[in-house]
Amino acid sequence: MNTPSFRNWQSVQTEVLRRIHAREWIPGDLIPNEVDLALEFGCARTTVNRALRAVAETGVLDRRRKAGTRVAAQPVAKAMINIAVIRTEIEERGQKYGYQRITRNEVVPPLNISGAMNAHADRPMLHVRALHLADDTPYAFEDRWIDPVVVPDALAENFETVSANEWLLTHAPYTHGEISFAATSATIGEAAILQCLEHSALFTIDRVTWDGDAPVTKVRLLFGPGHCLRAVL
Amino acid sequence: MNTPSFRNWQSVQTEVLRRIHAREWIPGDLIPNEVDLALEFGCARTTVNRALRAVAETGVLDRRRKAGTRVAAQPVAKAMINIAVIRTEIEERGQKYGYQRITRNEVVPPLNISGAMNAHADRPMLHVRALHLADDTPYAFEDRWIDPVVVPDALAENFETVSANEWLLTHAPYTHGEISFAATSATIGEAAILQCLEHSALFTIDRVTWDGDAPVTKVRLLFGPGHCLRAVL
DNA sequence: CAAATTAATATGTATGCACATAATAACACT
DNA sequence: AGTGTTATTATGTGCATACATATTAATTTG
Repeated sequence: MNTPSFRNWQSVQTEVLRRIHAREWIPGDLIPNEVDLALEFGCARTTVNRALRAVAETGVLDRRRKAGTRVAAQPVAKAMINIAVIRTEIEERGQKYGYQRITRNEVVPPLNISGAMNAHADRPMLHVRALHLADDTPYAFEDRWIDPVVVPDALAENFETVSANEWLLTHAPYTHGEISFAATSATIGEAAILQCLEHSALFTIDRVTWDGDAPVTKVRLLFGPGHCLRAVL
Repeated sequence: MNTPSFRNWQSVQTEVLRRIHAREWIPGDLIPNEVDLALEFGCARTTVNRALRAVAETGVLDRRRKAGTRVAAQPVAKAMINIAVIRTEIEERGQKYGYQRITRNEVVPPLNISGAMNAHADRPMLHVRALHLADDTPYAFEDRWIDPVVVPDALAENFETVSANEWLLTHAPYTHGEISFAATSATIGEAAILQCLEHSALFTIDRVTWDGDAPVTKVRLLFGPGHCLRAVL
């Protein structure tokens, strides 16, 4: 029996995945420790560590100090979703991007908005509504609130030609945020904007970002019927 | 001017993020190379490399050999979505999990199903439909196709007490898969199952997995109205 | 001057070693 | 038995060094 050598972390990774896939290591099993694997694979422990870390990041392995590494019993599928600027998203499909600002005003947001942003309930915010088009058909409706205290430059922008979606990326840094996906039924107003039937099922993205404690922006994106978000496993 | 020391990769990472956030490094900018940064930070290049790699994985930095590392001009937000077993998902919310198998039969799937799976169009498959409940209310409707050639053991399962969602995880390994999220309008049949109104907007997950070339399973999960999938940025 | 070759450079990774850290197991003590 | 302390152990990480690799820049060649 010849021991093939696994000299780089990628090959160690594929071998580890092969063993799990081939049921040589059963879900729930404790696998050999890094030192032993390094010995077996004929490489340094660092290399094994790199490989195992990579596999653990996908959820297939569970690692805990001292406890060791085990094959995840119920592997949680982890899908990486890339949310690009809408213009880029459309252009990458080879479609023509279009943009129309609908409204822009400064008002005190409803409580559900200020609440979601952890913002003062009585402070006026910039409210921008706009439509993104792909090949001249409605693609996504953007309903956005911007905190003018955190992003004062936004007050000087009318968002008529450049979308808030894009402008904010280069003008309003954030430290963290939340994103949620849901399905909502089109109101009559939304249906008119997106040129679809009332009560159409719309794919919806809600996103709030903060800069430290300060709320930067909250956006709801309503995508036209049929829209779908893909990822690989 | 005292140079604070960054002795571990996490602190280097936060410092890098701080500089980007503070606009010391502008989007599009080429940042100093690893050797220089290591010198400046008073650590090894390996440490800087680890930190920059981590930041690049989030999409905030773009790295290319020889070309160097630059701040992403239009950072693509990357959200990691964890898709767990539905039972786990419900139990983690502190709700009671319930399960009901609706139908199970072996039929030749419609063309859109076999097509999505890259499977032979005339081969019969196992078709299982089931309902997942949270606190006795409908939570998700699972409509699944399983290739019995790839997963022969599935033929011996009736899926009356254990869901295919869960059974497959421990019985059918896969090498890769695709997942897509969308919003669909409830058909009258789906509405009856999920106890919601017809044409309700349902959050939908479509998922296909393969084992090498062989299609393992395709599932469509329809979640009840109001369901939402969250992630952090 | 264009094409092909070669050099230069920044990131990518492997290695041996050392020590840090978290979690468990073993043990001593009351 | 119950509790607190002390090894023990597997992963986590840092470092110096060396070499690999991709890509660009410089240079030679036809």
